[in-house]
Amino acid sequence: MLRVTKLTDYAIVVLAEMARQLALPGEGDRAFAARDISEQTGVPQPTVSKVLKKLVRAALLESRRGVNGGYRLARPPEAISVADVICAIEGPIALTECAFEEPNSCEREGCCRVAVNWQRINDAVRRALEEVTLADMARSPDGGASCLPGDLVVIGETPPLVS
Amino acid sequence: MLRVTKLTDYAIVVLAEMARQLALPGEGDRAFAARDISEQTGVPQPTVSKVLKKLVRAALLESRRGVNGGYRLARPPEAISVADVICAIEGPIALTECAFEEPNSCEREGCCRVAVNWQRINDAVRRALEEVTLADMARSPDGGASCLPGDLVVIGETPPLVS
DNA sequence: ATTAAAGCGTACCGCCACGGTCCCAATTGG
DNA sequence: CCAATTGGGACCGTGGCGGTACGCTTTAAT
Repeated sequence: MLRVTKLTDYAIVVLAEMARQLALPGEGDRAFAARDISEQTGVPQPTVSKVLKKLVRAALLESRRGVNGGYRLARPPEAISVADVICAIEGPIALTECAFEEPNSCEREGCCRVAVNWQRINDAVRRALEEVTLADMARSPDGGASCLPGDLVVIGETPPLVS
Repeated sequence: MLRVTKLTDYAIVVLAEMARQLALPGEGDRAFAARDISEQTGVPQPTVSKVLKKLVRAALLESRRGVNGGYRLARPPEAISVADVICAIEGPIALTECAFEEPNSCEREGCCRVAVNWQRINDAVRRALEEVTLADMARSPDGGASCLPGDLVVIGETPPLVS
């Protein structure tokens, strides 16, 4: 349910890696080359570039071309939230879109009324995503849990759904 | 960002309509025919059927065939949350999937550590979605706001993203 | 028994977004 | 001038979404 795209997932991984290295002693605010980040995260380099470019357009990163160029965080890691990253990659898309083609499809009731309630749900979800920053994602709480391939972060009890 | 599928949106609309009619005086626990719900919500009837069938499989609805058959809520509207509906339609998919093909892609750090943090985000989002019930979605807080076609429930400030 | 009203299952199909790759232009420093 | 970088597109395969259709089963009324 309610999954973010792979690109967004990559963006979090990439940014968390940058934040993690910045937290190391003596690393003031260095710039990161896309190639290096690719090697450090295992994400293929063209994909890393695509992600980073989107983050620049959303003003979460600053870039500099040429020799010794690279990407650097526009703000400190504590000031960049997961919600920021999701918005940067996936755009201002909402939980629901109430845009129907024919104006008569939304006839009397239903859609409009629930839309008002969706707004509150959106707010609650957004608040939850805004409270987690890159700094939080960078530190591993317990010191390195194993990452088995096929691991899933599952929401809710698994229903008996087969479809 | 973070949108639910149209089918899920339809499911909420359909269920909210059922809950709304059940709240009317004298409507104990009647059954609803897919055809009637389609007319009342404007959602095409085959789509309504598809949604209702999924809800039956998830045990949110009960169905009865034959003349005077139909669908009825398995639980009172206050006991069915938006999270239940999302899980019913979209299945137990998570915000992120940490399943990479090659086991060496998740080399040293990054993915695994952020996965632990994603778990907490998932919990927060799930809690927000569990707190809103069908009964909440059924009542319109202000008594019928207009539903302009093209209306969007937008999360966050719209970024300067064009892609 | 017949008939009509409903749901059930499943298969089909078009479309669009995801996501992965590549190419070349624009910068910048040595 | 050359090498190292990012920037901006274009391209394309795949898969899931979502919309439709067809036929079967169950139930109640006559």
